[in-house]
Amino acid sequence: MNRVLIKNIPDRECLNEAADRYPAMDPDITEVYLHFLKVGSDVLSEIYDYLGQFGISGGRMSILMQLMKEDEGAIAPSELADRCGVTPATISGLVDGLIRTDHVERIVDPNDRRVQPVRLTKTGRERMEALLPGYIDLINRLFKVLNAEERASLLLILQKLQINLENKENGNEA
Amino acid sequence: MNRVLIKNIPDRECLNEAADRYPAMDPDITEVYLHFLKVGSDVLSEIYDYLGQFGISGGRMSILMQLMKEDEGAIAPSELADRCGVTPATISGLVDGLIRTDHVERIVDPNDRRVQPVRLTKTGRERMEALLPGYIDLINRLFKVLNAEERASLLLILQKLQINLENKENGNEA
DNA sequence: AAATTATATTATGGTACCTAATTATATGGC
DNA sequence: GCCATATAATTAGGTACCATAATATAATTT
Repeated sequence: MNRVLIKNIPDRECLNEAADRYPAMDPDITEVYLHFLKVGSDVLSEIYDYLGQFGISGGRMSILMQLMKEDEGAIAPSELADRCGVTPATISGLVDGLIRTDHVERIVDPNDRRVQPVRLTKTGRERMEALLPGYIDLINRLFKVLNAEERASLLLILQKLQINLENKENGNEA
Repeated sequence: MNRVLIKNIPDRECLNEAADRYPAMDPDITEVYLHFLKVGSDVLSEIYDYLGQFGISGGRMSILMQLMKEDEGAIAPSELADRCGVTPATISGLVDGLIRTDHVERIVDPNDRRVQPVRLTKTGRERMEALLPGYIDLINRLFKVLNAEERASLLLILQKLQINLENKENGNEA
């Protein structure tokens, strides 16, 4: 599941010591960074634990969520790869798994026979409908500890971080 | 690397539609949740990209960081497993990899010959010293986009989330 | 000394990714 | 219509992370 592999974040004293050894290190920033990774990792663990009870892994869930959104019914593997941010080869493997468990099926695209769009089976849709309420409840339990103001504040901060990340990707100027 | 596999977070309209179908779903909470996972995933990607340039994976970095902290020098595998929150078997594999690349070595524990404490080699320590300044710079670049107030606010929010997560783990009352 | 407990490793297996090679199909000159 | 090229998807092969179960070894308890 690739967790962060740090169960206990170093205390302030330890961070301050490290900052003494590495002048560029800011203990405040490092502390936020470590907590951020840890909480993210723990939230993911909760999510994966829940989904695991239904035999659904993270990667498979991503595909199933995309397919649930679609009223059209089917999505091409390349489109799934694009939306999920992975290679088509990865989608192939995930879809194979979902076919083995009868969640999805490959159909024929009459317009382009290279494409084998993927869609939910009846069983797959039923299982998703069974799984989603608990999924929603879990997310609520995890985040309802924050009040509306805190959630708004967090969202703003996340958006700032996101924009910064995107600039790094594209710009890449020194 | 186990990313979140959602490149584009659904817009508000899409979230509102979903909330219509699933009464328990709160679009605000869901939006924060999705952004949180996405930013966490992207931050991790940046980190792993950087470490990858040095041939260091996430799991290996966790062990190396623990060993860097230790002035004593060596840590037992069981202790590493405990600190990292994984099984001893996982540590065995990671340590094997680090030994192959001459980052760490297993030594003899005179007090308990079952234990084979792990410590940095000279080479391993040198490589870590070479890698850390860039690692610190990267973290700074990612988080310096937040001012001190925002960082403090984020830290507080993360701590709230963390406490909530820990209660779920232990308590587990309905 | 024998039984139990503790430590670590190995064996085995699943999931999530990737790149490169391959196969099948479309398409755009010519 | 035909060939070169481009595109879609899969397969092959590889790395990493992580778990459980079985095993070997050493320590401890009785």
